[in-house]
Amino acid sequence: MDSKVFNLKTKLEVYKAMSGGANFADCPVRDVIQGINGKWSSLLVMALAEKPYRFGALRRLVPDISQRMLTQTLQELQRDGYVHREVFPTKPPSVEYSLTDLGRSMFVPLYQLVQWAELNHDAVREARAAFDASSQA
Amino acid sequence: MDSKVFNLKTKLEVYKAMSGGANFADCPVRDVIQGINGKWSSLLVMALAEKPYRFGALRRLVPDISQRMLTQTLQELQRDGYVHREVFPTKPPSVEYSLTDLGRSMFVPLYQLVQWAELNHDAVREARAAFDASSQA
DNA sequence: CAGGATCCCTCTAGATACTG
DNA sequence: CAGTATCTAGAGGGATCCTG
Repeated sequence: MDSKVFNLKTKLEVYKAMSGGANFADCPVRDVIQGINGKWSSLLVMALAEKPYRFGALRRLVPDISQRMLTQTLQELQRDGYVHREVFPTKPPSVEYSLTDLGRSMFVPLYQLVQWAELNHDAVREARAAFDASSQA
Repeated sequence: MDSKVFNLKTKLEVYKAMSGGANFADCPVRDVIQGINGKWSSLLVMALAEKPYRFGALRRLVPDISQRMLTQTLQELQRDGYVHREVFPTKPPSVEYSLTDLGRSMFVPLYQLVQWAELNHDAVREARAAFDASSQA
């Protein structure tokens, strides 16, 4: 491993940025991370990074999300400014979701993480298997 | 926003990588992401990226985590191969937690995301305020 | 010191049914 | 079509007590 990456900042500063220094629970960084941390949030952002989707299309794209969670997660993403919601006055009405500039900006580091996961999921699976094997002994 | 970043791959491929194609729920990428997704996981990885810590030191570093959640999250991180747990046979025993190579590797993209959050939390806060203001009208 | 075990509660998330 | 409303199971998470 290259260790230069850890010197981008003093490492304690890195942690303090995330812990919020004095007021931990109110740390803005943790606050923002939490918004992306949901079970479906990052998945929907990845989907919308491709192109705008309508509600029903998103449902079909993510078959194992419940309609409730889809609505809720999209609202949270919209509230945090990642997703734009546009209603078209058709009959019956159609609603299109798309990433905002902020959402596209957030997608960049998120995509890095997903790429990492794609490259390293074998290592993680092996680690789990090894851990489970040795812990039952 | 620079849109070149979205052409690293076909964007549908990006989503498919995360959705797992046919078998969505078993997608390895989603599986790995879930492991980092916990409320405390990323925070502890950030802390351990600075230097190894002992159990009690981590508790003091993250005052608002319960001892139960600290134990549990560290175990998960150890199981996934991000964290190494070393017991020193002192009296009373001391246990040191440190990042593995895999953990340090994962820290790289994670840190990118934290940096993004640090730079953009104002925009997120403003988006929330605007959303809340217009939704109560 | 570093946890394991237990109890309890909240809040999430899923299923189902209904509406503009 | 795109949601809201309601109910409920289960995970997340806190407090307390106990142990090697």
